[in-house]
Amino acid sequence: MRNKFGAIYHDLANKIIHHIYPVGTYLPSETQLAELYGTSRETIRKALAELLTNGFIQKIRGKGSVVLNLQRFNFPVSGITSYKELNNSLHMHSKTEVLCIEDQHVPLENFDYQSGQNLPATFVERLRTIDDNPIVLDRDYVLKSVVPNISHAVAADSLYNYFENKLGLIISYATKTITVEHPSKEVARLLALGDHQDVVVVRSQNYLEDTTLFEFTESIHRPDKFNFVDFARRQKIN
Amino acid sequence: MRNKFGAIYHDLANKIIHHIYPVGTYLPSETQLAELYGTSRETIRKALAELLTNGFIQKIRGKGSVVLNLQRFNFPVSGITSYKELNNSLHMHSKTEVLCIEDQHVPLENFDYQSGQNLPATFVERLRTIDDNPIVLDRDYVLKSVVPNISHAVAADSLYNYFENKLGLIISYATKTITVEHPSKEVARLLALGDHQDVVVVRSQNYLEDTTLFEFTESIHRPDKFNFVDFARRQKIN
DNA sequence: TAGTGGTCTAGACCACTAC
DNA sequence: TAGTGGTCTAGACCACTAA
Repeated sequence: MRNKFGAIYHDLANKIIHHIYPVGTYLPSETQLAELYGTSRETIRKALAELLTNGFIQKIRGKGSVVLNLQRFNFPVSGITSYKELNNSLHMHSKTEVLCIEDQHVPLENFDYQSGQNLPATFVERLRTIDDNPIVLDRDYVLKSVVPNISHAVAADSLYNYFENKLGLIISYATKTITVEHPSKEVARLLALGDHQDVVVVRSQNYLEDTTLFEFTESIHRPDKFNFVDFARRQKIN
Repeated sequence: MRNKFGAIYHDLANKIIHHIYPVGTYLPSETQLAELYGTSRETIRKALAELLTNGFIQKIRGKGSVVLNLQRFNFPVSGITSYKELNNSLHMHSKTEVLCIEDQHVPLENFDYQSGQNLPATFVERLRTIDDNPIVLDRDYVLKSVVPNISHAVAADSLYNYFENKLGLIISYATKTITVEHPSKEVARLLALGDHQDVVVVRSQNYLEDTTLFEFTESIHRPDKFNFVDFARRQKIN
């Protein structure tokens, strides 16, 4: 982390994770932290704001910042996260099988997306298994206009790692929807589903920092293996 | 909104919603906005940060803040939102039937919650229908330690409205999980489900500003009526 | 080069909490 | 009353984008 408040955020987050600041206790006050880190109070406040939105702390006026009891070590619904990262952070050992890489147009009707023209893309279909049990079928449509080619090796490893660390793409935001649907026979077979079992489909449109749309994603989950966890702050609707 | 940046946020958000700042165009620069609103740049930046996290704009270094094309007018997954509010903001006309209000202990095993003791609560069970089609079965366990009593009238209207505007509770954050499960016969009957149909269960633990746990919630959705939409910003996992 | 957003500072005043 | 977080200011320097 180059910027100060990022460094302070990570330092505090680590200290919370390792119980140096135990759950239920107060962090030092903002003025104290400013002195501790040799910085101004506003900079401390930016770090604390980050801890707040990520569920590490709760700020209470006139009192201080309490460390929360976060059991956030599951699948986050919010945030754009790739399977490889999830896998690493969850310390699960799993396999990815690449079923298909080929040129296709994005099936826009699936994504409820209005476009005057066809969007050429690389279609990547991958089956994720844990202990040989199929868990998720991932279908990615990566726009040719942004990423012309994708190799089998990259698909077997991590698309996001390739996009960010090799191509230097800066992935910024996404819109996601979660629905429950009847699977096709093909999908039911791949996920080893019984008759009458539905699947959970998470579809997303992913954008770069400069607002370029670069990828459509369809994640098809076995219903019994689907578990999303979210930390949410109260928001008023206007 | 009392604070300046909140007022500026709402003003800009409204102007974006009403296309005074059209999708794809740039907002005035931060320095210009500071002059426009007669405030400092940091205050403008707080308002813009809010617009950013809510998906109204994307900031691009060296260029400016672009207005995004948000189709966010669906069910948000993130954020704690009550049914009444959703209902109003979606302009749907629906009915809520109160099936049950009684004293119960929270079924902690359902919520994966560790506690040494039983938690006395008011159990409220409500069925939400649209055009006489059942959509959601909501089960609330409101802790007696925070809210001693709940009337039938309040349950038929809105618990959150009651909590926030009558009792002055400040609801702050929640942890949520989404799973797919087999319904009990009773639930299947209430939601008019066929055989073999699963339900989507959204469970949450809701907290007040002072970190007091005050409510457990179980929302049981018809799978075909379940559609959650989320706007997510890219987050690195450490 | 001029304009943009990103970061940071050192102060100020306020409302709230606790004693 | 002293300490806390919430807000706001008026500056500063930087990295990036575009012409």
